[in-house]
Amino acid sequence: MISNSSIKVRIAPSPTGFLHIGTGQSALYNWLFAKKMGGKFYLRIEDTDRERSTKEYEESILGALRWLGLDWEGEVIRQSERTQLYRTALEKLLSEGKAFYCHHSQEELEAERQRQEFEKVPPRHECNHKDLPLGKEGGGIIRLNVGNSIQVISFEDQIKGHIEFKAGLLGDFSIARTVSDPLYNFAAVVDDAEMEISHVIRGEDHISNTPKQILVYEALGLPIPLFAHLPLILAPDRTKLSKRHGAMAVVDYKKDYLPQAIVNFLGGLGYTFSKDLLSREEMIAEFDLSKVHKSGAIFDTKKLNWINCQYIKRLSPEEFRTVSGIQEISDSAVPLVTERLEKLSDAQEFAYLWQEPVYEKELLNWKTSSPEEVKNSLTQTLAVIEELENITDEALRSDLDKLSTATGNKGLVFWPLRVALSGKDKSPDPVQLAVVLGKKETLKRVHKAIEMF
RNA sequence: GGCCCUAUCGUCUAACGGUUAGGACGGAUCCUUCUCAAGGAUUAAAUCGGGGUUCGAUUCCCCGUAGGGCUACCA
Repeated sequence: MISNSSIKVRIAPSPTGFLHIGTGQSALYNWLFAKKMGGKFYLRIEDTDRERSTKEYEESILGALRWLGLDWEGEVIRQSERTQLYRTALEKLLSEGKAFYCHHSQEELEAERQRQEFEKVPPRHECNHKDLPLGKEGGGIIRLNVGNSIQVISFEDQIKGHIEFKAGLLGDFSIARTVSDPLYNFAAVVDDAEMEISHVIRGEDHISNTPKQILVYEALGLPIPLFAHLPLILAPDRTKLSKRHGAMAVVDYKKDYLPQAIVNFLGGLGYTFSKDLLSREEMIAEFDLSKVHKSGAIFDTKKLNWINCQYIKRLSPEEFRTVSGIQEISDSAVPLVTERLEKLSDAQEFAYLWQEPVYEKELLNWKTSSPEEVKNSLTQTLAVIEELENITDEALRSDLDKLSTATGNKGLVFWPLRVALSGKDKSPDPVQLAVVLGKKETLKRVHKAIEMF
């Protein structure tokens, strides 16, 4: 891979909640792009909102990113630790008259907004007292001096193509509460510039923030990065994925899904790879930012489950024990479980593989066969197993088939045995169960079943 | 309301301006079968509408329509 030090991207989550699945996808694409281009991928925590940001959420976000296998470059960058940077930039704009203190009250602003909506004109705030000397006590927030500009702001989105906005529609938008308390659109620009971010790859809900940020870059005299806006992941009702749609945090998926499944699913939701299942390396090799889709995709749990199934099936016994936390399961029992598992936590349904099952006697009955016939069948099966030196699939199967042929009722032989071994009406083939359980345990369970009559 | 983005099977999508519009997930049917799962075979299912441009439009342009996003002293 060619190293390209000029390519720098970042993911900038705000620690006001767990890592959202959409942010996870955004992180993935940034990461893929950086790896593909030989660039660098950074993590910046946007914690300028002191009220809502917490250390716990930050920890959780870092953990989720690590779980997904999206490693970042160097130290985590926190906006709360870079106040001086913003202050310097803010004071510069203020002294140059490019920014000013707004003295309107929140009530006035609210009334203005409502009036504009009523008059069907663009909602914007243009101040009429920009020359007022600040007054740190009397002054309100700091706004960028945009005014009634006729400038057209345009940029070539790396995914969506040409996009343009009229600057005048933006108004004098807010950039900071105070010189040491910047707002998102300002802090993000200062940081991206300072970090020399070359490509800002983020969700398309940020498209409308882009013209504001471009104006800030221009006011500061800073080079403007390239932008790429990712389509949003949608809920089944085609609206933005949110809390009411259930699980939306990456950590919510940890107990049931393999990270590789999540990565493949998220990747495939906005990009067409050559196949459904591929390693991170293969994804990197195929990735091309300009080929990311333009329209949003619905989060389809069915597809995710299928991908998860495929990866679970490929798990080695050791890996399975690690991800499921089930240490008691034997090597030979693992394939029996992994072949029919959709979600990791469902593995508990196969607990009979490592502990004696508890079940109702009625479950042993096979269709119309009488209890006597069932008991008799189990007794014969018991005899067959006792004859075997140790249980092998081939030997036991052949013996049980003979038994079935004799009675002319295969179900009468296999069904009660399955229930005796698993305690369930659904399970892997009883012969396979017996092999996995071993002669001693199998005999014990069949005995127990017979004693129930 | 304003600004912006988007539009192919139910879902995710493929298709140098020329294809019987392809694949995957999901569904259905069948095979296998003691149950479940897996597997195999078969199958239904789509170009939002209207205008252009063109010999020819899913593809390019315009207008509608629909959906989505943003519209904070959140990010």
